[in-house]
Amino acid sequence: MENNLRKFSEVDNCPVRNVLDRIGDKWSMLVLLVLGESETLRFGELHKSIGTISQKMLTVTLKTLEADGLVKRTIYPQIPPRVEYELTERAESLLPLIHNLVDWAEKNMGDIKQARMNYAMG
Amino acid sequence: MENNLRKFSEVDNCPVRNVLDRIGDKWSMLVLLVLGESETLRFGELHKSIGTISQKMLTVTLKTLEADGLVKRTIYPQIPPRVEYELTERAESLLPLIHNLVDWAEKNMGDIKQARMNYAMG
DNA sequence: CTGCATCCTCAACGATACTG
DNA sequence: CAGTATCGTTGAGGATGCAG
Repeated sequence: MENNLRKFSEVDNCPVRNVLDRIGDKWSMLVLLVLGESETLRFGELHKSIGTISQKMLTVTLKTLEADGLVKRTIYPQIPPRVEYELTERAESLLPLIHNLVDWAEKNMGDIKQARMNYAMG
Repeated sequence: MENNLRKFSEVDNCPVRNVLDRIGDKWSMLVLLVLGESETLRFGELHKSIGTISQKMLTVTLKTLEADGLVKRTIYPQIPPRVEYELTERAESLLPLIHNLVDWAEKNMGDIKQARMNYAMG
């Protein structure tokens, strides 16, 4: 067998890196899912809803998602300030795929945990 | 608004952590995709096909996938040794979802790169 | 050929304090 | 309320060498 193996992972031509570099971090998928459950959410509401995320990481994650055109940010010039976040159409098209992954995880989590225990036992 | 916000991310009850902890690392999705294109592959073939992965990370990734019951490992007691890897049924059920993500990435990558450039200028 | 052991680096992440 | 700035930690991942 010579070279019928398709080459993956070359940086500029890797669809997997493309996807994982954006939603494969610790919080992006979570933020997208939470935003997908409401029309709009304020920063503080997102923070409360996700719970364990730090303020810094929520800011960073939202900025990245905004830069990618997955989240729309609206500032209301009030005192105190009011900032609302919502998904863009691009994110709406991604959301079902994420939900599919979550559903798969929920269905298979029990078996996987069991498999891992058995594996640990050797 | 009080508490109609669904709480995510509590460690033991978080479908997103469940999924990301397994395929959200740097190489798992890639390995699953490559294995999905062949019946079985030897360690060296996987290594060549993925290209940029280090030997260590390929070993670690394969062990994790095996522990989760996503990859089946078969040793042929020869000298030199021959080890073959293939997807399990559980992994086959996950693979289409990953392909959907990759397709989405390929379709949207151009727009996202453009959005990010505009954002950087902004 | 297929690994395991070791060391090291770097970036993601968290904690804390401060600001308009 | 919604951030920014700074610092310290941690662990994923790479490089290298050795082994069955």
